[in-house]
Amino acid sequence: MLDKTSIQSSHNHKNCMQHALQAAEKVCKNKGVRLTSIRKRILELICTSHKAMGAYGLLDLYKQEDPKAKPVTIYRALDFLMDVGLVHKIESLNAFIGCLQSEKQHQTAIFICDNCKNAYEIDASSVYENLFTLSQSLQFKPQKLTIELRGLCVNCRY
Amino acid sequence: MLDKTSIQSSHNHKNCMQHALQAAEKVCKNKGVRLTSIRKRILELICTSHKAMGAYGLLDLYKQEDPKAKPVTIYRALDFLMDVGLVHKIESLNAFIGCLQSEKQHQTAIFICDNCKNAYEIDASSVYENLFTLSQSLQFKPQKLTIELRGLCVNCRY
DNA sequence: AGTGATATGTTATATTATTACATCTATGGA
DNA sequence: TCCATAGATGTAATAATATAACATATCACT
Ligand SMILES: [Zn+2]
Ligand SMILES: [Zn+2]
Ligand SMILES: [Zn+2]
Ligand SMILES: [Zn+2]
Repeated sequence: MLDKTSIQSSHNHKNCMQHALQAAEKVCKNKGVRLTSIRKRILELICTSHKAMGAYGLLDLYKQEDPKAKPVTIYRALDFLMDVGLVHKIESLNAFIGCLQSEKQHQTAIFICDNCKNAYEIDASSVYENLFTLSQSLQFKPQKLTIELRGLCVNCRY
Repeated sequence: MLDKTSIQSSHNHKNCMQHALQAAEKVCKNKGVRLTSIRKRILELICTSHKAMGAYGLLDLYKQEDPKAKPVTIYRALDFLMDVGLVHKIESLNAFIGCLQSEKQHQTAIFICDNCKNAYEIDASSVYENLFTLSQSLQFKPQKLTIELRGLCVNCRY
């Protein structure tokens, strides 16, 4: 699980990455869906950092390995990865991050640093409770929540 | 202020609209900025319903009155209206709604019905409190929050 | 009226995302 | 093993959203 320390720029990112990729295999096996080589590679590219990546940025990277890749190649992989819950879209950036807690149910908010562009998914269950209660009072039936905070991370705020 | 009843499809929308436009005049006067005729008209178009409107949908409408209007015409008006706080962007839809509480400070979440496309801004201060507390514990300095709930409204859920 | 700041006009282009249809590949049953 | 078929990928085109750059017009103040 992502904890406070992983938001430090000093954290050992290899752990994040390895964890995400192992979890991906498990999740796909459990759900009976195929983590094909394209999909896996796109996930790897996303997970190389905590920076949110745009689809066309990913395309540029992926083209170094497969020069005839097209936008739709990336979008299809992203759609799959999002369906399975391995990747999340950051709506306010039109960009994507790898999920670091894909094995668990999770109710998270995304903290996005506008300086370093790192984006961290942090557990925010109580915020969800709060919003579910509010929904109930409005007789609104929520299906998908988007909670994003733009600002400055601890590494960039001073 | 938006209350529960304004989410009912039966509410009297003329009140919403009139209120929004009067508030717009006040807000602009207070801030010493100019609500020019283009800006005002775009705001009116947005406020004709609670449906989130895309920039190009607005352009189509506005073109009926000014056939040589261009995308940038709309985006400039929207940028102004957003800066002043008269319009909000719904990030998960790339669409815009008029603000119905522009005079007050407000901390709101947006409830979006995926059936009827109506979008309502509802006070959610306690959610903000919650997220601010979480931010503090991460030493994150939040500058802009995006809280959007997609689902089904009371008119569409059954 | 003259001046500077703000707003608008105009053209072009950048960025993000999807549609449509052809072809290939993995997989399970005959 | 071979076939049927569902799912995945290839390829081309285009749709949808948003911004850049620069010229001209208008407003607010002196
Ligand atoms: Zn990491
Ligand atoms: Zn940062
Ligand atoms: Zn109304
Ligand atoms: Zn509805």
